Amino acid sequence: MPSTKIKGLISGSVILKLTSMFQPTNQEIAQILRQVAVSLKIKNENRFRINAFQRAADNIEKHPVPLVRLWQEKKLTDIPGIGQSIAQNLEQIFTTGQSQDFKNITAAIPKAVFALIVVPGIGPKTAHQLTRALKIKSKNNAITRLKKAAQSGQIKNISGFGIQKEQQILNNIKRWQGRQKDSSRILLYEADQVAEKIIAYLEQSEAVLVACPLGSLRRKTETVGDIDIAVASHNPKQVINHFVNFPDCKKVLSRGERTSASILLTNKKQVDLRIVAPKQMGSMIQHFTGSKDHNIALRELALKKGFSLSEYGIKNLTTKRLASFSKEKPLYLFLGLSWMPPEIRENRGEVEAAQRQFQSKLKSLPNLVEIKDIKGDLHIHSNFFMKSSHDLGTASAKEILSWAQKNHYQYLAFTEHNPSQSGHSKKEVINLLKKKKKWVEQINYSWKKSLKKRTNKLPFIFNGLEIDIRPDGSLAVPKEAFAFLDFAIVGVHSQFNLDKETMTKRIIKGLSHPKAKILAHPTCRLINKRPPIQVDWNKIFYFCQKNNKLIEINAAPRRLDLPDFLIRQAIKKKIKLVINTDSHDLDRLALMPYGVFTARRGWAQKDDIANTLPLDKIKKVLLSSILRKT
DNA sequence: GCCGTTTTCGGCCCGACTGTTTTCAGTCG
Repeated sequence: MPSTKIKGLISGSVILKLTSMFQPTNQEIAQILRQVAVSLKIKNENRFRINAFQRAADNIEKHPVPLVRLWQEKKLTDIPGIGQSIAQNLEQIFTTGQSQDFKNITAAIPKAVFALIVVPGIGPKTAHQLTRALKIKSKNNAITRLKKAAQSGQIKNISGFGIQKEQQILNNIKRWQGRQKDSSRILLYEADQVAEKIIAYLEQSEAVLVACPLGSLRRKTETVGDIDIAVASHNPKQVINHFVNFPDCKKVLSRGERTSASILLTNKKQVDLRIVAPKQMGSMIQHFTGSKDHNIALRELALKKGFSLSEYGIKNLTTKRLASFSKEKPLYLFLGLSWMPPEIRENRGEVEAAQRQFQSKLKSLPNLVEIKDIKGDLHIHSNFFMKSSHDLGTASAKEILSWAQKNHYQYLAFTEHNPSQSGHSKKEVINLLKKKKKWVEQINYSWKKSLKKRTNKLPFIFNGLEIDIRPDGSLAVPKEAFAFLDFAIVGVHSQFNLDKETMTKRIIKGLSHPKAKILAHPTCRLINKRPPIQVDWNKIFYFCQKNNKLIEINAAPRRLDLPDFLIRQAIKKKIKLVINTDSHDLDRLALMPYGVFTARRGWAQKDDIANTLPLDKIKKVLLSSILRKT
């Protein structure tokens, strides 16, 4: 469950006055609001007022649309937690670069406070006391100075501090500095790999009855902070002993007797273990799965019904009796809610939908798409030899077919990158694609034979191509070459920084070719590496809906593109999506579930995803331009 | 400061751990 701590992601780098042309990012605005919250906390202000700033900061930070745009559209107060007052101050920031109210609130607080607060265990009051006692004013060297003060024994003599606190501060600074060297959040896929290994290890212990992931790992968010694991057991001590002996454990960070332990792995990732009696497992995994906002919504609902919800169960506020839940579903039912999958627990309407469904028995929650619904993969790079514009695949057609057959796919598309422009003449490109067409036809001939035999049915192969959309919107193959393709999957592969209008026109023009059926990795983002391109999604969605174009959910762990929030918007506009792996080798074919997780987080149902269709129907979708001609 | 199926006032999510001020504030998830 994400932290509710007041400091959030304050880095100290944004101190009220913004330099970026009054167009601060959502994260920068969130930092300003957190600095306001920290200042109010130090001044012992009303805690609900402090929470209000904190909540606004959290919601702003995770809001997918830049706040500047919402301000221009006069929709700032659409964000939960932004009321008239905060909206007015934000308006001042957008127009003049700073807010007078916020400046007044933070004026008396040394800037060093905002720098120190990033260290675990140092909150607003501790930071304020330290900066005053040690006379640390500047934010630039605040942590270095604090570290030196701790090392030289100056902290233990400050009133309210002691030798243990001094040691704790020193340890936490060192740990924080260590973590800064790595990216703090890892890709979901990487976290899954670690979690699977640990769960398999935990299950070797007879004391472990059930082990499962928690938090963002269970909700399948695109990146994961710490890895949280839940265990049901009658013998927590034995479980903890087993856990801290995990072979990849570098250091035991903490170990309790009954409920929890934390370890640091050799790869510097932290794993937190929580243990509970089987009869309370349902409450515990519900609580620690989160999200924080989902849980708050649930607790508020519980309060209205006269109950108090916690990780231990649901307490009747009149009788004080605690009801325990070994499973999640009865817990939700107790609150008058239908159970919902973890992927949608973000307080984005799922609680209300679950309530409606429970009360009316009518379907309000989505029937999320599942991996078993997927009938094929329409974006695969084989090792068919072409000097292509980007990476070639490494797996042979035979290897890919064999994998797909084992996994009960009905169809595949080989979509190598288009032949490079510089490396070939127009005629050579056409000849290459002719050759590829023949190659695919030969494979499909054996598919037909296998149909006749009705044994070990092979998947049908579509002859596709992944084609660059050039900056001017043209497609990077000669127009005569399209005759040798079943369909094209088109995408941006260069010049990612065009302005929004140009980029939108570029993509729509690229998609306009009758054989361009799928928009590949639409935002072009690489998680933690490359930001998304600027596009007017409303226009793209409108175009795709009118012209029956499919939008890809690319399952590559660093892409997960379309992202979940855009999937939700696309579905509302009746866009059909397609989940592909974009595999360049055999192993990556197995990453389809990550596309499915992302689709589920965007509330996608089976009908929203084109590659849940059986072969005869997907043929109609992909080959429609051919069918129309014949 | 925000918010409303108790709507313009009066509420606002829950519990554990830590260390020191030894009864509870501060911090965290």
